[in-house]
Amino acid sequence: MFPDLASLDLFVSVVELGSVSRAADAHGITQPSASSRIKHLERQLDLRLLDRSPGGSVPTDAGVVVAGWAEGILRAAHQLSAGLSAFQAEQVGRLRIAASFTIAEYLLPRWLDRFSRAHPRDSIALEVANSTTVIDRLRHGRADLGFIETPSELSGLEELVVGHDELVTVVAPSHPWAERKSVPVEALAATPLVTREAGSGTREALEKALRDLGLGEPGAVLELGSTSAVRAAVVQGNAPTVISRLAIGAEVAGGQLVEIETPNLTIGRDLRAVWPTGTELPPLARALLDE
Amino acid sequence: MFPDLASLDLFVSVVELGSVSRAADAHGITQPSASSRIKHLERQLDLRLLDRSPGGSVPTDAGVVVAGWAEGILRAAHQLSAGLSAFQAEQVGRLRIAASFTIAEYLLPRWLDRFSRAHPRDSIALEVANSTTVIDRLRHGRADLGFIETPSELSGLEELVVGHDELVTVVAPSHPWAERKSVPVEALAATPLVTREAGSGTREALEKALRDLGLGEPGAVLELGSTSAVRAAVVQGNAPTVISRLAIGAEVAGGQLVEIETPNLTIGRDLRAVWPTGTELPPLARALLDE
DNA sequence: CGCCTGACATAGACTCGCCCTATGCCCCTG
DNA sequence: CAGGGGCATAGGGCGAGTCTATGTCAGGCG
Repeated sequence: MFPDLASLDLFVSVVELGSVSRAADAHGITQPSASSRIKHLERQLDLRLLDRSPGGSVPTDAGVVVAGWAEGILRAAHQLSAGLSAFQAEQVGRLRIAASFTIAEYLLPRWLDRFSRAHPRDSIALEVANSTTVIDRLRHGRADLGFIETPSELSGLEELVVGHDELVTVVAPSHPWAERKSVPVEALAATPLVTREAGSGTREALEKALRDLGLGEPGAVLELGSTSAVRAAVVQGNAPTVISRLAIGAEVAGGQLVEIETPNLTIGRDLRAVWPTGTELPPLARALLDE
Repeated sequence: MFPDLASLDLFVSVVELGSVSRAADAHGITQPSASSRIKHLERQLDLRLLDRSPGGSVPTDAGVVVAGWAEGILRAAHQLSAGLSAFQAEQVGRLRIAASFTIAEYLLPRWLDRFSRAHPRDSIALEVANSTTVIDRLRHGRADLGFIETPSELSGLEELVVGHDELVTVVAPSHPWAERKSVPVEALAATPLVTREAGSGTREALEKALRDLGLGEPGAVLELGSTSAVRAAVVQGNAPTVISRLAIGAEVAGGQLVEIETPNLTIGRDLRAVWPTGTELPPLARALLDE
């Protein structure tokens, strides 16, 4: 059903190195094994990927495109393994991080990946929680470094802005708005949306922003419990949503969702690193933030 | 080395359905097999993902985050299989598409996915080529529908703008520019960049835009032969590049790259569908574009 | 209060697939 | 014309995943 990631990785290497043998070498397997795996991949995709010759192998037109797609999958897989080390070090970590869900999912893997390359001997423990819990962990010395989205109660804590997120309006390409560059905020407020459940941070931020503009709450065609469910519903269905830009970058790039400007409506939030005042920021945390 | 996509898919199902048994059912395997695969996944990641109980299974904190990452991988994998059907239908396709590389890689899979869901009986043949070849195919009746980036010679062809791409400046988060929102175009022109090789479309577009502003060509710290090589070099290294926004959506969303505004420098290009004048646009092409 | 149901884990046998070694073919080069 | 690099094929061995069957645990219901 699904292609095998190791085979895709091997195939990408073949395209890069120009030969099945060299790719086999690079992956630490024998040439016949590599040859057979590529052949298996071709059978599975029902597609000829390589033009083989006694001088080496070059990808077919289809092969070039498939290699591009494969790189996308491998990047996503790498993101997963990059984030893992933080969980694995759970008990013995020398740097204990507490992070909100959004930051843990979309930003931390990259930072941790770079960090672990630079400091392979140092381990990190990661806890994922809401902002209140993150702050609580820091105040009680149960975490060395926190990442939060909201500018909550921060007395006794130092902070540093490390990024920015923004709620943006998106629709499926089939939606009438997709043709336009921009939609007035009044039209947005009057249109039923796909939303998160009442009480979620995303939804509250939107409702507050509309209230500040003197507008009422938008209706909901669908209320869903997770960001990914909302994203899927908007892609499939025909209603807009207002969602974190971090969560839909790939879909917008892929043309599966279209971002719509809404003048006068900007709902941004800084992403902050926070740590206890007084306690010196551990050198490892400093190293992580410096990168 | 790599996690198994089928296992990740199964795990995501467990999280969604709340039980290993139901997920096993949904995937057409037995409960013990599913149980063992999940356990194998946990061993491989060295991470407890589920809290099991006689009433069902709920993900641990780590499990929730891993499920989010897994969805990202599965989306990318789905994009690959979505694009595949177009190649597979090579000979028997009723709708023959010729598309430029960028569009084929980043946009077509989504469109084709939606199309094939809506028209499961209709097949598509896809050829990937440069703009000149695409136009040639249309003129000679060897393709029914083309997608190109540049507004080339279009006499005898109808066209429709179906999207927009833009060259943007990006740097790694460790780069000094990452702190700033914006960099003057003069500074960009004076800074050595990672670039594609001379003659590539991306590089020529940048050089022309700078010339139009009366600025010289930027130097190159590194010249590379493919978009993905450029992207990787910028992520790792310490020089900016100017690159298609479609190619770096995931990296910007993941915080691996930071987009920098350059006022007065906008290098945009419309993405167009083109087809022969006179010949009625085939109903299937109409259906594809309407979606 | 005991029985039944649903959910997960374990055990053992079987099958399938993958990897390796060995070998052959082909083309280019010196 | 010989050598080397590159790919394919054949065959054997081993490991991994799957299935059936069974055990354990908790909660609901008569």
